[in-house]
Amino acid sequence: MAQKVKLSTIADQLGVSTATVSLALRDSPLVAEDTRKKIKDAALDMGYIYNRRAASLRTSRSGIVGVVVHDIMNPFYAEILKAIESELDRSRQTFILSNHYDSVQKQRDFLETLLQLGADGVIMSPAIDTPSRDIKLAEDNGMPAVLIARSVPELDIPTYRGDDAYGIALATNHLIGLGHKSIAFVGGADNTSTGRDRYRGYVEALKKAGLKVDPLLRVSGPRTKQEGFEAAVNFLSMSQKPTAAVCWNDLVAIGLINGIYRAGLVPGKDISVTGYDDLIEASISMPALTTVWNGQSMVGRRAARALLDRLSGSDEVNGLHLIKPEMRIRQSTAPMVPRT
Amino acid sequence: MAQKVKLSTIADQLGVSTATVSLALRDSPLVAEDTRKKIKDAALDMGYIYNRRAASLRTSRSGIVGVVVHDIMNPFYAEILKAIESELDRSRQTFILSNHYDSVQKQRDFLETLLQLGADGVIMSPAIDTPSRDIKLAEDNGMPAVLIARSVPELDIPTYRGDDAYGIALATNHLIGLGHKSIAFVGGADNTSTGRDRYRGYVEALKKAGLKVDPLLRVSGPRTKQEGFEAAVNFLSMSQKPTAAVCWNDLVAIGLINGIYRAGLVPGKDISVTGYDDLIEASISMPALTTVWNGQSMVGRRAARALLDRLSGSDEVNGLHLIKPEMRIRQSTAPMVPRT
DNA sequence: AAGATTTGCAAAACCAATTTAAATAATTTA
DNA sequence: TAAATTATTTAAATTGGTTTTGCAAATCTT
Repeated sequence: MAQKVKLSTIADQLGVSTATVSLALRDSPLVAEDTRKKIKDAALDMGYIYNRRAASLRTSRSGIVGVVVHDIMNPFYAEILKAIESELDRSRQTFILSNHYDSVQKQRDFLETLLQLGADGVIMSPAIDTPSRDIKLAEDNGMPAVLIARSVPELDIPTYRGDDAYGIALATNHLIGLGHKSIAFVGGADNTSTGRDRYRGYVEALKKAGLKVDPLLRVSGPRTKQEGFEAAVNFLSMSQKPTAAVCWNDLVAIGLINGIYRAGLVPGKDISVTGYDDLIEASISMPALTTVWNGQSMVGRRAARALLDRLSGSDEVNGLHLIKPEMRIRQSTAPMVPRT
Repeated sequence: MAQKVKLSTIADQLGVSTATVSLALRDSPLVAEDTRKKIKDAALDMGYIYNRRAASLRTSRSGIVGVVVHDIMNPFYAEILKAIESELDRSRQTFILSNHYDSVQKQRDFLETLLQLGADGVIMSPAIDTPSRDIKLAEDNGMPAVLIARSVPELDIPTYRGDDAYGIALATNHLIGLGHKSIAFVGGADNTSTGRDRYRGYVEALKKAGLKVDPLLRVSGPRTKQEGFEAAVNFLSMSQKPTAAVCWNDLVAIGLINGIYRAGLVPGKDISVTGYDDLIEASISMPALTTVWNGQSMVGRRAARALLDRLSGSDEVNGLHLIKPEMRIRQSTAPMVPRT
């Protein structure tokens, strides 16, 4: 490995000071035009590599943004991440990613790492039961946070997510409109804001339509395609014989649909299923999934912008920002046919 | 924000030197047992946060590892990443992730960023047409690299990937064994090592079985579920009427299967389809996908270990390491039935 | 008890940049 | 031409740790 080239290497080579080199490389008006040019040329052909940690030690700006979500393998988060990435890219911030798999401890470790690295800020979808003090600790140490997808109770920091209760009501009303009376709710649980809000939205929609709410029609728990697939057995053996299912998200819906197929029934005909999120996958799954767009790309983009705003000193983005979901009607829902 | 607590804050508080504090916090035997305890207690309740950039400036070890892949939204890479993550986790390295979307420029920018941050090493699935000098530049600047999933010609650094030609031959032979004679190859292209190797494996298997190879049976290009879905039209309108398709990967296969459904045919009965990779999804898709396990988790784990070995000075992991793929027979393939 | 060892801590150099105040050089003004 | 102003450059302090060397005190030998 060649000897490391640093500011002083260039300075010595050209017979100027490191101060001048530093200033020149960052286009300071303090240095003369032709000096700047000479320095930049030298830096280039000596293979100079800017040392960010040295710089950030002095400036206390690292150019690093942390992002923590439940699981990047989950396409819902992956879609949000993509939007965050493209937004951060253009402001030349590097981002460090981590999954917390809903472990508060893992999330805490990661926040600690970010603090150690001097990250400028963090965008996070908080783990279940995240204590607000974990986030306050970050903020108190100069690392502003922005939340996505989930809220933390009693914490007034910028939060971007879909309006769950409203969105799930769209799906529920769609099924009610198709004549379904026995509608199950599959997936999610009460330990996240999304789980609570979506179930609440479903319950309220049923009530408003004058249908009775049967807690036995809730299959609590499933969050993934795999779990949705396995939930089909439960769902199909319900004594209430539901003719439709509102799923907590697209993954559960797609899994459930595959499970229904396996059982010899035809989703979108014998049984109607709605998803939630409108993942890219939803439109090409079989049958194409009726679902609710949850604004992943918008959540990601706006959260990233909000963080960048906070980094540049703005203080007016606090509070909860709800994205309005939209209905996407496709082939997985159909008018009710009574089950035998 | 409270005043920042640093080594000297603790040192002043206890009336010792920063040297002692530094040593104590890192459990050096040079400091007395009860001094160490006093210091650690103080650090804890003063809310001390270790400043890694300051430390790494001196030690030139940052604890950061870079990971670049084509696209983390692709479950194939996501599965590899998960394995890398768990391996790096236990050695307390933080990793920074980036997609290159097969842009050599984006990849180059990321490598530059890693160098600036003083990353200890990088694990990468190189972008198409990556010049070997891009990777050499990293290595020359003290940042060792390990490749995954794809090779770069004429570059002798550790590389971990599946044995593509062998694996695709497994799939092809499986279909041949079921009586298929007109077998299409769908997806991938010649600009990656995987694209070339898998097509070659398919061609060789056909030849070995005495079947003729028809270049018109190749649908070059598709890599994603979406593109596989769209390729169904091409595939079904081929004049040679193939009865089976070997797909470049699972995503293309699943997309193709959905496209075939849309056209009113039944995959796994009218037409046989094989995937490649054995994503988690493959086993729960509809019909369950016959595919070839490509060792994602093993690739990730071994690549991470190899990098960690290189970081600790070992020099004996160079060269290409091929993981042996395995056949997974499920419901998307069946004995040949002639198409009309 | 004198000399030799060991133990525990601190002083100071070092890592690679940024930044400010001061010095010097160049140009303008009177 | 001297003084004032402006344009460039630089010395030196700063960021927060790590690490080597040296010194003093404590402990061990004989």
